[in-house]
Amino acid sequence: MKNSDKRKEIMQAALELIAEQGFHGAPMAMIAERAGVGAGTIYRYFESKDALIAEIFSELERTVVESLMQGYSVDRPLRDRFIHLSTWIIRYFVDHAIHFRFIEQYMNSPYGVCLRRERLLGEARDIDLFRHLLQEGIDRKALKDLPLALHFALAFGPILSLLRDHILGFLVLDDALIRKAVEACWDGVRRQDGPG
Amino acid sequence: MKNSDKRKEIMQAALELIAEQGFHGAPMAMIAERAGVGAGTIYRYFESKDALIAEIFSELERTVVESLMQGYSVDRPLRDRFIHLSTWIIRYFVDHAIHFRFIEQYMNSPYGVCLRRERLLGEARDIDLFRHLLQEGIDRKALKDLPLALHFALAFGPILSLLRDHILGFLVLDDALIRKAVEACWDGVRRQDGPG
DNA sequence: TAGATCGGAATGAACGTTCATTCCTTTACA
DNA sequence: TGTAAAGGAATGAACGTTCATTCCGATCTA
Repeated sequence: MKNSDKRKEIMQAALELIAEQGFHGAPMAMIAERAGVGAGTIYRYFESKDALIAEIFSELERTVVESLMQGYSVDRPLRDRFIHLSTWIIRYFVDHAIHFRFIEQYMNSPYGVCLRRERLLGEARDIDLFRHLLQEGIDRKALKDLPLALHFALAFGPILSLLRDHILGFLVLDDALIRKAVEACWDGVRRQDGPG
Repeated sequence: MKNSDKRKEIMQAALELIAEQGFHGAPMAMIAERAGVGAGTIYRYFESKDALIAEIFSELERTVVESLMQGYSVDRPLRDRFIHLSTWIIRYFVDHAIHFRFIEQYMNSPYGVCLRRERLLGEARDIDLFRHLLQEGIDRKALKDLPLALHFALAFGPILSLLRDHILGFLVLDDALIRKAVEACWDGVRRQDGPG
């Protein structure tokens, strides 16, 4: 096994275990076993468990954003972009449930809270497609006159809840349902004076 | 100190510590210290840490539902009831941030997942005000023709996101903002063919 | 080429720490 | 004085991390 393979094996094993069982259910010894390496070996590649987890998260974030960027066009009307982006976020996590579960675990841990604070209060970065989209909608008065954070909650809140429900098996998110859900989210954020 | 006082002290201490620090940051010794009792004493009142936590949750649930029941009238129009209930849920947790944080911790732990499964898939109970409300709206075609679970996500998802943001200090949920938020949620679930 | 030598990667038993829980002594009260 | 409550040190299990040792492929030497 090559070095980089071993590194990836460790990250994959940790990702799966943490997603399935939470941070508690993923001791280093178990991660090592699933990765097919010795417990000590992990420390040749990662300084600590925290560092391992942080690295998994950061790689995950890169992967997700990359995937969402594909097929996203700034030229389409605002509504189309909103529908498209929301749809693809849901589709991505339906197809990669493990990623969603890991990110949720991470975000509900002490690491994640600091991160969220930085993200929402800090400057917008190129990656924040959704944030730019909502801000543009507010500026152009296509969306309701509400603070950005509230629009985030209105658009993202239902998506998170839905994905949770889907992954726990409470409902099945097929394409038809995703479409209806995303359009309902749009109804939540858009101005109601005209139709659509 | 009376027996029942000691019991309450222990529950209150555990509630606060878990809400503030998560389950990790609340070892039994620390709970005991904050409650002003010995570590062993806790076990005179609760079989185990799990039992203590479960009991806190269950009492919390009772308290919250009781508070929400007040002033809820089945006679008002559907929209009014939706607005009223959502508003009070938000107000309650803005005023009792500790309760919200504890419930979030609990729901994101192994305990909580099983619970959610039972709740959403099981029979509706009297307590599930929101669930009855949404179901009635679906039946009477005031709400969009969507599965109950989706309506839940549309109505509850933003509320959860908002409360999280508020408690972390990302925004301030005053009455004006709560009103706008709740009305936007209504736009998400209601049928769009007529106004309001 | 065969064998010796080397160096870094890999290992997993051992360590120290943390924690829930137990146990035994002390205290309070009737 | 006898019984129940309270206390907190003791216990043992689980965990992250370390480190002395092993392993293995590359390199050197005769």
